[in-house]
Formats: sequence, C-alpha cells, structure tokens
Amino acid sequence: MSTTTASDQLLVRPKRADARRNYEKVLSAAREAFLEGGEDTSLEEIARRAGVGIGTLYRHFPNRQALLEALYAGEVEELSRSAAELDAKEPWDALSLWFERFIAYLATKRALAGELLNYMDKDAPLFAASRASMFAAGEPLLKRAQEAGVVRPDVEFGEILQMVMGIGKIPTADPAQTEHMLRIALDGLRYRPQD
Amino acid sequence: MSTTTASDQLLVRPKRADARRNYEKVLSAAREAFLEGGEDTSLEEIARRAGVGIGTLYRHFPNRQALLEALYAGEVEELSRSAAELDAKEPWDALSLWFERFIAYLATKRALAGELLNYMDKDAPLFAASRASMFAAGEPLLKRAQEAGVVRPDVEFGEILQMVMGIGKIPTADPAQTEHMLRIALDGLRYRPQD
DNA sequence: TACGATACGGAGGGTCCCTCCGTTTGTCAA
DNA sequence: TTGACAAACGGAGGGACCCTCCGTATCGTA
Repeated sequence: MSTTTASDQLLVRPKRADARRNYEKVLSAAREAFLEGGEDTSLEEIARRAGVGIGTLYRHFPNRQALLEALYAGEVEELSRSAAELDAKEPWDALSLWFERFIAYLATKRALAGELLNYMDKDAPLFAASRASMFAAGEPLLKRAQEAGVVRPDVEFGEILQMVMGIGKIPTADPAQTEHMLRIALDGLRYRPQD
Repeated sequence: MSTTTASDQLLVRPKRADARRNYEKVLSAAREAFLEGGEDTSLEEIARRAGVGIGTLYRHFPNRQALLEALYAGEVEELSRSAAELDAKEPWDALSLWFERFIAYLATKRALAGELLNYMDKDAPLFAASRASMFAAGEPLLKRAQEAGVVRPDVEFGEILQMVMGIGKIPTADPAQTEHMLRIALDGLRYRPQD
C-alpha cells in the first residue's frame, strides 16, 4: 500500500484507458437506443450497439437501473440549474414555468422517463442524488411562492413533484394535453377555499 | 342505437364444465396472487396456484394483459355504478367524491392497477370497454358540475381521468399523501383566473 | 520486455412469456 | 351404456431477457 501518488487520486482511481472509452461508448449507445428505440431496449442490444460484450456493459453498470441512473444524472442536473435563471420572475411564474420545463423534459425523454419513474417506484434510494438535486432547485421556488401568498401553504414540494411526475408519466398522443393537465393541477396550488 | 341482444348469444358457446371451472379457478387464483403477492407474479405461479397447467391458463387468457383485463372488468363496472348514488349530492361534491373513490380503488389494488395502467399505455383498445364504462359514469358528473359553474369549462373528462390516474399510479408510502395530491389537483378544476 | 493488475467478452444459468401438440375428458347421439 | 369426437388439458420447449462467472486479452509500469 505504498501509494506515493498524488493525494487527490485517493478517491478517483485511475481507470484504464479502454475502460473509460467503453464506459462512454455504452452510455452514448444507451442514450441513442432509448431515444430512438423503445423504452424496453434490451441491454444486450445496447451492448451490441456500443460494440462491447455484455459482460463489459455489466462491469460498468451493475444492472439496468444503474445505467438509467447514469444517463439520467446529467440531465437532471441541467434541469435543476435552469431554476436559477427563474429567480427574476414573479414567484408564481417562476414556479409554474419550472414545472412546465420539467414536464417538457419528461415528454422529450418519454422512454427514459418511463423507465426511471418505474424504478423510482420501488427503489428510491438509488435516486437520492437526483431527488436531492430537484429539491435543491425547486423547493426554494415553492417557498418563495408560498411566502408571497400565491400558493397555498399546505403543500410540500415532494408532493408536487410526485404529482407532476404522475401527470408527466401518462402517455398521451397530444403533448398539449399533458401540458393542459399540468396547468390545471398547478392551478390547484393556488386555489383558495374563500367561501 | 343499440346492439342486437339476440346475436349476443351467438358469441357465447356452451363451454364444457371443466373449462368453466378452470376459468374461474385461474381468475380467482390471479386475483389472490396479485393482491397478496407482488404485481409481477408470473403466470406460471398463477397457474400453479389455480392447480392447472400453464397451457390451460393460456387457453382462457391469451396473454397476461387479457387476464388483467378480465380481473379488472368487474371492478370497474362496480366503480362506475357507484356514480349513480352520487346524483343526490352537490355537483362539486359528487364529482370529487367519485374521483376520490377511484383513487381509493387504485390504492387498494395497487398491484393490479399498476399493471393495468402499464398496459393501458401501449394498448388502449383492449380497454375500450372499461374506458367507456368510466366515461358513462363520470362524464355526466363533470358536465353537471360545469353547468353549475363550479368547474372550469375548459376541461374534458378524459383529461381529468388521465390526470387522476397519473396521480393514483404514483406509489407512496402514505396513502393520505396521494389523497392530498388528488384534492389539490381537483381544486385546480375550480380555479378561476379571476385574480 | 515482462509481468501483474485491470478489463474484456460471451457462454450459460435462471426466469418469464407464450406456443405447440400429444393426451385426456366431457358430451351426446345411438 | 357406450363409443366417438370435439373440446380442453398440461407441460415441454423456443425465444427473449437479465445477470454472473471466469478464462482470455490488454494496459500500464518497472
């Protein structure tokens, strides 16, 4: 254990060049396959597209879920970052716009999203990072809207997130319909039982 | 226009006694298995529980989907019928109560519902009957609420149904949370952009 | 160059859905 | 009651998929 190498290498083990290359090949083959093909593309098919053996695929991604998660991670982060630029807008607009983007994102990556949501169902811990990222980005928007009095105070961010995901997960021929449903559901956030 | 009742009998050929018996055995074994076990109980397991061969199961239900549909049909009808007794209530209460029952139903039969919704996604035609039944029961409730002015006029029943299904499909540790989300989403139905 | 660590790849085990077809059983006319 | 035949049964097995295991090839370094 005479690791005299640089200290920063302790966490990130230097992978072999071919390993790094194959990792990327699999990832991009998977992205491509999920986008164009069905959501149920087999891992064997993905390995073939990537030009690697199935064993190699599994070396990098211990199971289907892990591969999905790896694909997902980058996108979620991007989505989360996009919350920052909404700070300038009105509290309500910021919140609803962000969710609209989220839905739009789900729509684009329907196949991917479907799979992910499926796994999210039964094995949440794997998505802890992504979830945390979503919370970090979206929760402040909600809080701001609630403090501004434009959103009812009795809702939590997690609830809304799940609601929106549920709506987004529904496959519809017409994307506009999904957006319509989202808008209605979000309007529920500002309903006041004034009676 | 209505279907000729006489011709209906042409479709129902007298089945052999053992066939009828096995049909029921499979159906009840499936119901039991899906309720207690996971949603991914294999058809082989169901056949074993029913005490029939896998071939027999497939004779009666050409595929997994068909079995689910058969299980589902009865329940949906019951749910639909329950709309009738809501006529006496206030338009809004009737509508929201009915959807609450729907959600509750989905919660009870989570496994079943999950499977069904999955199949509904990609192969709607099979569910034409069930869908029609839901529409027949629920759409009048919506219309009534809209005419009474307690629900925004720019929504269609199909949309709401999908929205509710999406929310219902989300697995949550706490059923109360699902109900909360439903209530929020439904409140969106009566939001007025009156500001 | 030589050698150990690392990574590759695909055969194969286990599971599942569904089909096919030889065998069994219910039904009914004689 | 009996015999014959359509109807129904049951399970072996094909095909697809996920994932594991391990002998082989390759990389990086001394």
